[in-house]
Amino acid sequence: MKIATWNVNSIKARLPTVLEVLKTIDCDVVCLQEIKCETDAFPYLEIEELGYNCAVHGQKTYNGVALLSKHQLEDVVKGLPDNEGDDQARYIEALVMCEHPIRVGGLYLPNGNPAPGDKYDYKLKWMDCLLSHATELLKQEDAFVLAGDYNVIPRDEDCWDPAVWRDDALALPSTRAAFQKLKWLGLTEAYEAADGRAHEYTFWDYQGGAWQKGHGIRIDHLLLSPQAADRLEKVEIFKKAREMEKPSDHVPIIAELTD
DNA sequence: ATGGCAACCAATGGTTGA
Repeated sequence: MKIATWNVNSIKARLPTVLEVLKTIDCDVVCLQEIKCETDAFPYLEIEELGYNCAVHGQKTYNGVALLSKHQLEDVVKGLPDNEGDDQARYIEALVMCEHPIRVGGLYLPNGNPAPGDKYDYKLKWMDCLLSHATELLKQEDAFVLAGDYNVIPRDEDCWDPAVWRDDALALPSTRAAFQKLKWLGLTEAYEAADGRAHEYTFWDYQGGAWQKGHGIRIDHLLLSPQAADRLEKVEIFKKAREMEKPSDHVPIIAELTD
């Protein structure tokens, strides 16, 4: 089965592009971030036509996440548990009822710039909350995937120029340390495990011809529980999405697991 | 010295993102 994550940067502004990409990558499960619409405004009909069930945690103007699945979705959770006071729609989770059911959490981790500051504090608090939730999920000893826009550049070789990103909230040592903590819990970063090549990216800024110059960063990730990691076959970054009409600044990253 | 690009809401400019 194939699980994808993709920050679409507004689903209303580029619905034809989104539908085209979804048809092409043909995944079982897709986690979408930055849908930038309220739950009721989600284009359910168009996406259901592609064979997907939709669970949506929307928000006006900013953020907003959705889970699309060709299998039944059960036990939908909106918002990161025990993150009281967080009014931003950044997390959605459900149990995907395929042959071997798998729990999937879709997340849009805060950017955190400028750092230091309130926004960076919010990012680190959010990461700590995600760590707690992952700890709880691991106790169940079942297959699960936490996929999304982590806004984390894990290694220097995951960006085109480390000097440019050194003091950025996406690459600061505290950010990388918080991401590393998730891995130390026992989660496997799918790209690193299945491929791991340097200078492969999932985001290119719209500005300054970043795509044409190859000035990207790898910030969209899938973290797998041990039971899911055992099933990992390959990972693909769907770069073609960045060449389409009205592209998102992110492209999908897809993990393929055995059924 | 600063914008660059894109989307949003609101309104012909300000905010946010990464």
